[in-house]
Amino acid sequence: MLTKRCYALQMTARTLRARVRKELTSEIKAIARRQLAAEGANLSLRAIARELGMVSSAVYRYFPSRDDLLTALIIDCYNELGEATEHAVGTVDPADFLGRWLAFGHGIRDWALTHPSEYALIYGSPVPGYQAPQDTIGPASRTTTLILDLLSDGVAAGLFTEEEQNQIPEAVRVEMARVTSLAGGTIPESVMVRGVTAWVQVFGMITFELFGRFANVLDEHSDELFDYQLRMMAEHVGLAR
Amino acid sequence: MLTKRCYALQMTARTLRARVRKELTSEIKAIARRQLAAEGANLSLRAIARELGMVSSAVYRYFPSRDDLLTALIIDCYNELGEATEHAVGTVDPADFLGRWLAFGHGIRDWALTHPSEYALIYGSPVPGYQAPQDTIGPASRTTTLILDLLSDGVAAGLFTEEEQNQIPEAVRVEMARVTSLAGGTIPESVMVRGVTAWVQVFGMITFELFGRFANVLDEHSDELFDYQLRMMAEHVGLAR
DNA sequence: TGTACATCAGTGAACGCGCGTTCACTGATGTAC
DNA sequence: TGTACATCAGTGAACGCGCGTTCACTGATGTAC
Repeated sequence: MLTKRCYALQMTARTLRARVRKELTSEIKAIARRQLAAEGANLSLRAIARELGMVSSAVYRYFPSRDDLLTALIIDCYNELGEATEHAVGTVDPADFLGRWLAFGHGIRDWALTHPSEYALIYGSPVPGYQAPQDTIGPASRTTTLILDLLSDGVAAGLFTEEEQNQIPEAVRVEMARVTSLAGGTIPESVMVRGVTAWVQVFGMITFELFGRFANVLDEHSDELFDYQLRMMAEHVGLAR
Repeated sequence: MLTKRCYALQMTARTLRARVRKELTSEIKAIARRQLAAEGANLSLRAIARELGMVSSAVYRYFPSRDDLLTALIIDCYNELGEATEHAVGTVDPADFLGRWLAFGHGIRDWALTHPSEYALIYGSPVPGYQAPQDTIGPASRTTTLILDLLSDGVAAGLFTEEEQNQIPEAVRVEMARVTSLAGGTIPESVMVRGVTAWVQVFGMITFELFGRFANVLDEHSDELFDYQLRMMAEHVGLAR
């Protein structure tokens, strides 16, 4: 029976070993993510091994250290959030800028609400003693890319009304120019700075909601509140029209 | 000599014991806060005792458990942040609404920048397995009280222009009414909802700055960026004029 | 002012756990001829 | 297709640590008379 399965598996992974390795790697990560919910970012390799029915040292065949496992989780989370949000935005007519913005905001929030501990991992307090390696940067910027694209496209479509740039302090203009340059350099500083506001606002709302800052006061109609805040921000940026 | 000191101390604390107890309690908390920076919210009573040159069980004379110590820290932090911000706002002419708002925002950020791990404790990811008791609510609401007062006073001064309330969805209005009722009930929902935006924005900016979300992109002129965002929010709420 | 008793801070040992990581090893799987 | 050798997943023991909390105790400080 194992041999039969082996042949079947060879279609997807070169060898049985490679396939099993892939599966176990995922299972370790899945268990680790369940641990996140209960214990936060203080993963216990021994507890994971126990749950797998393995000896603790066996986990080292899959991840060279606890921090590497943590990095893998972080990258997965960024990618899942990125993918979910890209998909949400992707279903909207590209010319519908307000729709894209709403899809962006709700996409992020929906993922966060269904994966609260994962959201906390990537957007909560930094893990003490952990230094995120370069590999996390790409996945982490998938969501910001979406918003930059939205603004670029808006500019291309002539969406934003002209504004006097020199109202903005020089130092802020410099920062905005740096961000803008990441997205082709077409976004005016005055638009960018409001985009930053909106971007921060979205994550601020989600963080406050998930971390309990709205508890007992603002937590009864959070969907509607979030949606309305999104719409106000769209107006503020100039995406509503 | 000890006896002499004892008499002197009796002026502030009834007995030597009471005085020493007070001092040691503070010292334990001080050491715990230093631990926060290095290890996050996973306090180690044994490490604290070690640093005090005491046996680990001695700490239990001061705090009945680790969670109680954590609660004490959280309350202290809320109070310090509250006091610092109240003081910052208090130095401004009460009729200068923009000034009060700027003092509020910068007050919070200044404290956060000088106490990053303490800020993470109270505004970062919830500590797994820890349930904040009722005693934290009062201290925690000191900052929000400031902003509610600011809005109330603004209303009393006729600062805000009339706006159609019925643009706001019913569900959001209900939430806003609940918040408003905490502050005497004079703040219109349309003002309140923008106040929430601004409030979330302030903490969102600080959280992103401290937790490294601006790293390598927006971190060179953060003072100016924050200040400008504050001013935009003031305008958005209607405090700027 | 002096003595008797009560309070309570700090000790030291113990309970019953936990952890990450290394290393020599067995035995199954995979590869090359 | 069959055999020889290489790879590598998982074992089990060990190293050297860590932790919160309880409890009976000593001895100093505080209180009441």
